[in-house]
Amino acid sequence: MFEVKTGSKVCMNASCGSTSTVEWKKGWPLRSGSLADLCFRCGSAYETSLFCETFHLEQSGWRDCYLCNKRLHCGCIASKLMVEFMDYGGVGCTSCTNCHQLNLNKRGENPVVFSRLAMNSQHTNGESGISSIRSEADLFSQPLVPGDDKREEFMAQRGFANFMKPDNNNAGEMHEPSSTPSQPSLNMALATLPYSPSFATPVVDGKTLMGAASQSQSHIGQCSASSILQKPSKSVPGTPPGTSKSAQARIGRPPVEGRGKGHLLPRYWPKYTDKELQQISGNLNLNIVPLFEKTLSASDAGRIGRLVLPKACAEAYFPPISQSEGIPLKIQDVRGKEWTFQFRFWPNNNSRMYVLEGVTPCIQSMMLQAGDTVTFSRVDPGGKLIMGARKAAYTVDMQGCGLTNGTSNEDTSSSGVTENPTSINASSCPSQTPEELKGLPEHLSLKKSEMNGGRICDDPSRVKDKKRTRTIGAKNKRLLLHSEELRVTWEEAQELLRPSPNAKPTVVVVEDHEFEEFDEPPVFGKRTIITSRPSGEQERWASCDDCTKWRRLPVDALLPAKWTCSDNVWDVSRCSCCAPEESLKDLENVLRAGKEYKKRRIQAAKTEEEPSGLDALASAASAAVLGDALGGDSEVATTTRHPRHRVGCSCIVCIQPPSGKGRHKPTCGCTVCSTVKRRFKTLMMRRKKKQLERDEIAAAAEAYEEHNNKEAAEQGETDENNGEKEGRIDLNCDPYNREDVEAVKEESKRRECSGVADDVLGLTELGGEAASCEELKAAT
DNA sequence: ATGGTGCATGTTTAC
DNA sequence: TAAACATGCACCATG
Repeated sequence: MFEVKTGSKVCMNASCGSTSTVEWKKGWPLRSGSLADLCFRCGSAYETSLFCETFHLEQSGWRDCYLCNKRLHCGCIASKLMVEFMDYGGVGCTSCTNCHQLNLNKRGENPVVFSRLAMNSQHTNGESGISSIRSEADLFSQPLVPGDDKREEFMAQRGFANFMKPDNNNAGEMHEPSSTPSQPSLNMALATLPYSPSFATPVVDGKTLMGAASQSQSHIGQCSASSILQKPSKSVPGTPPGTSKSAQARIGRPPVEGRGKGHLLPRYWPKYTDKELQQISGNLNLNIVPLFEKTLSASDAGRIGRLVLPKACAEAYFPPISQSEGIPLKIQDVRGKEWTFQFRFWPNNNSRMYVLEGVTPCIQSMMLQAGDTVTFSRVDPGGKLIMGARKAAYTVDMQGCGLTNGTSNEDTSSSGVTENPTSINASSCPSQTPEELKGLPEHLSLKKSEMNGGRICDDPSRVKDKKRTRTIGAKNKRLLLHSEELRVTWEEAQELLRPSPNAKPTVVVVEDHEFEEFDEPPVFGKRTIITSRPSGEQERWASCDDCTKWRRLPVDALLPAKWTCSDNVWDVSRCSCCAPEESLKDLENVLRAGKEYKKRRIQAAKTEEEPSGLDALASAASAAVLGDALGGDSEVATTTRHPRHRVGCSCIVCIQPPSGKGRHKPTCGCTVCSTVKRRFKTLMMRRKKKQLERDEIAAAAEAYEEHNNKEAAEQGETDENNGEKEGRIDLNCDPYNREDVEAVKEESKRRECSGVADDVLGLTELGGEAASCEELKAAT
């Protein structure tokens, strides 16, 4: 198959036929790829790692020998057989995509794992696959070079004696680590090459490797194919000792060799699952080499926009920078969007602190928060940096009981990738029912964690992880506030705010628009649900605090915090708890509406892009001035205006002085009033413009539709009035709008649009812009 | 007043 | 114990 000694050989995959140079050194089944693969000084082969891909050659083409620190030049320039040495020695041929990955300690102190996965489907069956395995078996079964006792000893110790023999019938056992406790870390698993375009089932002599492995170690079949060797003596996040027999969906793998001589801490090891890699590589149609990852701190995820990079990672994988100002660094996210960050450093205690600046938009677009993880990968060849993300599973325990931390590595979702919840949870908490977790949407990750019941998996790594990241859960209040559940609760709380029962609003007029101010702070009201009838009519539902029966209420009803049937002044037939409930069908609608409402709220909170300042202002101001329903949420529509704005809201209502103090006259020219006027003017202009655009589109579509309808229904009939209705002016407003606009006219541009159905936003916007409605009509 | 920038400092972690 | 890292904070620019 190939030469045992140093020299040219064929690729591991015989069907590939590519040739490369192989150097067997000190008994390690390693070395190939380049002529300059040996250290000039110490002759160490396995202690050096060379990157033969274009990226590194373009970057520097130099690597350091771990032993003597002498720099080596990679002499392999984009050869047909492009070989990459992963950290600790992963080898793969990108020509045939046959992957051989082995992991070994640089000093030869740790066990070697040699695993492989035929990456390409062509290797998964048929002769090519067999030949591939034969080649690898041959690798193990090569005669030892004289003086290769280290390798022999090691192989024997690790139970690879079978591989030292030509007979490789027990190839599957290579995935069977020693079961003795003394060797808990010998995790034999399938390895995937990061740049693999596909993840096919490996074949061992015609049998799938998974199948073979499953005979002796069933979890392998379920396990991530990316499982690789973990350090034996230390707890590695995501790869706890003693879990070698449990499925590991997300296991940190040592990243590819970087520029620096130092090694990344395991916490920064990229912990991609196969699916993540597959999806990323699939999305981008590229070969992905995971580099490192980092759990976002509060500072990283905060508005400051600075992501602190692990020093070793920055120096290993990012371009070298000598100036503190750094350089712009383009990083592509998994969706293909390219971001430009400033990669720089600060002097820090005679060292450096590396940061990526300007990450806020990216972080926000990925909807990341403290505790989530960002991952950095590299595209090979080419070297483009890829930034991915993985959402953390925030557990309910994080807020107090301390059983788990908020940054568990039991992540549940990834940006651009889809986690397999079954494998994840099965790996850490076998007691968990996988079915329970299937199909749960990402935003319900909290629930997934809850389904753990707050149990602690007796997992040393978790304890370690907890210790490592406890600062996030314990110290970071922002993280707590960003907890999904808290956020929803916060929003719900906003919607429950009511004016104080005794509060009498005072009215402030700014540019003919009236604002209500309350002397009393808002109070909490009772939560209700709004539903729509088929006719479009809306109604409000509330549950009695005594009998829990649902009562139908007017849509504009505002309920106090405690409300019972006896308070039902709108329906005398159901003003007592003895009165029967509404029909079952109606109640189902209510409950469904309630669920959908909450679901919609959660979804909106997750997907909502941070609005621009003006947009926020427009929305808030629109709501404030017009009393409309933000986002068409009818629940909001019935709350009073000012109290529902959030803390920090900069809308024209919220920047008003405290109620009852300093009422401003319409002619007031103070800072607040001038700001209010200016903002409102800008708002109106923007609104006009937007509305104009919308109306043009709507008018065209509606005109077309009505034209068709008219032709069909009223063929041959001439009607001047209808002709008027078909005019462009009328088409600018839908029937609801027409009514509202008229109402607005009559009531001097006062708000009249609250409590309308889903289109309420558009209605109220138009209604609130009654001043501009005429202009719109004229314009259209 | 607010937000950005650069650095300092306290805390955590690896050795 | 030193390095790494998270974050606080002073200073400055800008609106």
